[in-house]
Amino acid sequence: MADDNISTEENILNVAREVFMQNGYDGTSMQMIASAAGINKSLLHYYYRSKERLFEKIFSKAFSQFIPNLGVIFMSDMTLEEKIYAFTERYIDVFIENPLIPIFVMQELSKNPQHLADLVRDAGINPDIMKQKIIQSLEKENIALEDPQHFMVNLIGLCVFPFAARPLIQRMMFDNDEVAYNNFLVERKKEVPQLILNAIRRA
Amino acid sequence: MADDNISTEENILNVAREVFMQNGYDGTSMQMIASAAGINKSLLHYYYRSKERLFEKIFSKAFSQFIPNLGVIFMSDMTLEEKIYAFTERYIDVFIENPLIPIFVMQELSKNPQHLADLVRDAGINPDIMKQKIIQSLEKENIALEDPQHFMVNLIGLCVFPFAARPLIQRMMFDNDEVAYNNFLVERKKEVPQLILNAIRRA
DNA sequence: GATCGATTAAACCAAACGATTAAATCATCC
DNA sequence: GGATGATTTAATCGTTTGGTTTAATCGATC
Repeated sequence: MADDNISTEENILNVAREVFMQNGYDGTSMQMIASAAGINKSLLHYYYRSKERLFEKIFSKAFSQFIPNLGVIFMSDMTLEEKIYAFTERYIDVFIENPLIPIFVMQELSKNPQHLADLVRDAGINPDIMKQKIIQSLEKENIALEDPQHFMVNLIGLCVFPFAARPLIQRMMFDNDEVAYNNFLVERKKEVPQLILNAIRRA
Repeated sequence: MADDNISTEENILNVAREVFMQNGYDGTSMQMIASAAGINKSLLHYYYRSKERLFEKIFSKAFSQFIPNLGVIFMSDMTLEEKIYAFTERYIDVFIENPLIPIFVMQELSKNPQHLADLVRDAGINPDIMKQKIIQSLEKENIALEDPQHFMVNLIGLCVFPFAARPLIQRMMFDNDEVAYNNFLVERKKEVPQLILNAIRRA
């Protein structure tokens, strides 16, 4: 029973995750999740008391995956070039496996920005420390960033945007060819670091 | 009466635009729009037959604003540097005036990608021609892009992302300071072209 | 002052919503 | 094999949804 016990409860979470990510909180009904999971609607309330609590569990995890822990990578003893390549590769890989995370997280945060403070705290993220780590890491190589904020937004944005705008780009630039777009996404593991490194070395 | 007549119908559209953009299609009810516009719910159906038709009018316009007409700018007789600066400035200005467009369009397209073909056609956009214009424009300056697709995604993504992820970035990197973030957005009119131009000249 | 479109109010409809309840089933343990 | 707790079903609740209908009101035009 222990196996089925875990399996059922976790299966609900996995199915709910996909449905919520595809349709958002407002676009998802408990019936949709129940049907997709092949169970009764009451069972959803049995395991998770309400729609909000079920959603919160899923969103908080997706959120932690969306926020890259820049500090850890930038604190290592890699060279700057290695750090940027490592971050990009890992970050893009996360989204290749979970392509809906970017638009899902940004969508819900846009509608509910007031809960952000709690989420950041719960995810164990300290933005200021991350920021300092990056600046230190760059100064160690005698690279002074006039503005580390642009650096971070550039780096993250270049990774995230192709996933958030996927339907649009894939249709308009790739004739809706999924395989071609997947290749394109992999290519960006090299394209993004090159772009960023060129900019830093010029400055 | 003619004035009020137009004013009322357009006022509904303006109010509905804000409500839809803030809450998305599923997160918006006709009653919310009616209340926000200070009118009766029946009047909404009097002017626009259904929620879908009202939404479609708003979304198609927002969509056309989200798709930058790269072809027009890149066909002009400016230098490449001027073109990139011109595009970035104009594109970012559009979003400064309509900050919710990016997340709104990407959100609804993610949920409804099958309607994209019609939208592109209705907006009078021809992706292939745009693409050729950009390539020609670059070749004219003896700059051969190994991959114009990365160039376009980089350029657009660097402009769009700070708006789509605004609540997150503003909170985590700017202590939720709106004014500081607005300044940051204006700064990107120079930051983005510098990044792109460095990358091109290195290749 | 009659006519016409704009506007409002109120009531209503069927469907879907989140949520709860009570009862039935099932596996497991003593 | 009966007791216990986990799981599942079905029925139901009150509310909200998009949408419709009907009747009344208002303002301007002719």
